[in-house]
Amino acid sequence: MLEFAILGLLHEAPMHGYELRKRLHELLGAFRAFSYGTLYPTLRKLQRGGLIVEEVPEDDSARWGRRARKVYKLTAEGKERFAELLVNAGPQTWDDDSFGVHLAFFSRTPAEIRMRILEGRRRRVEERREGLRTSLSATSERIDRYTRELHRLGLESTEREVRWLNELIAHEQAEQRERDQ
Amino acid sequence: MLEFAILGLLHEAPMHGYELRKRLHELLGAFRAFSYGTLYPTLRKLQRGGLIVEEVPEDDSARWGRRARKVYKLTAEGKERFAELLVNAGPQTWDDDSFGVHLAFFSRTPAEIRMRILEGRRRRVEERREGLRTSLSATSERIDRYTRELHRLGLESTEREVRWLNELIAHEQAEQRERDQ
DNA sequence: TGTTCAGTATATCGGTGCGATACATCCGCG
DNA sequence: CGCGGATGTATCGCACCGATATACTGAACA
Repeated sequence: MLEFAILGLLHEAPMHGYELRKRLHELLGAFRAFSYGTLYPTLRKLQRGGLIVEEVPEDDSARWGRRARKVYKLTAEGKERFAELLVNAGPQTWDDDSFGVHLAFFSRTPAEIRMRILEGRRRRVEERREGLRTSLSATSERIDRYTRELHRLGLESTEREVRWLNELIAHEQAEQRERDQ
Repeated sequence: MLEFAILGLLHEAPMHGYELRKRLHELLGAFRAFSYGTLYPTLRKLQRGGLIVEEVPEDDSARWGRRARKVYKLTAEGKERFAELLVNAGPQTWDDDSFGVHLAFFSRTPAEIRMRILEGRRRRVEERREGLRTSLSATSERIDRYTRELHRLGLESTEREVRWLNELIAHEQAEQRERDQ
């Protein structure tokens, strides 16, 4: 997931770790965080795989004190890999974690794939909603007031997300019609 | 987190792994899942720590074919440990993951601690809300339509959660007043 | 001038939890 | 009789988090 996000962000411009993390936060706003404890090892892994290259700027202007400031740049293989991941819409794509990240790169995702992701996500959220509806209607004695409140909040939020997804899907369809006519 | 949940559930009755997982799902309804890949190793760990004991029933009625069906039971140390965890309301308690689990055991949590958790969670969600408000009002060109939609959904859901928390807090205060008078 | 503090920056480590997979049994339905 | 779906235990590799350590910069303030 983080691998995908890094590759996507480096399309904008070469960046160093700290910058990458800030952009990640901006982009995902509260949906996903990614700590340095994940970021730096992933950068290392990407580097080993030849998907990015590290450049320590030699000129003083780009340097920052005596401390090295490693700038990462996409390679051709990295761009290729990102393009693959972009159109790869499977069941894990509908997960809470992945969905937000994929959405953040939607403007670079083909319309057809966007639709698949949106509809898959909707199916997923609807399943969760039905589970919560069932648990709330079954007036079991095993479930106390607080748990019921928790489920109520969950139900509301899944309902809201389904509505939100419907709007996005409708918008996609309208755009599709425009392109067709 | 899972350790806390297992200890809490075993207060209801001794259970085996599969049962534990089902109850966990019922209780947390979509907020947290816990796979077997976590459950069984945690059970093992709890056992090593002397917080639970394993009992393989000898009589045929409780057996299940020739296959062992291990039933886990709380020890005195386990009960003690749960009581400690119950009143332990720190910053990690306000996290998405922990909050749901703590709420599920709220009826066994002292009123004072319930209040601390609810208020801490509210602070946490309000911070997130402010971050999203800022990002949405800053009409940056770096943020595309889809990302903005993602933030809009996030803002709506944090706003909703704050209202929900306010209701719970008001209810707690009303109960407190009743107890006092 | 000195100091202090928030922000910028890289890095590691232990621990939690997930997803896939394997394996075995039980029971109801056709 | 067989077969699928629920019940049940278990492991392995992987992703990620939170705490922590280290170090430099620039602006505020005394």
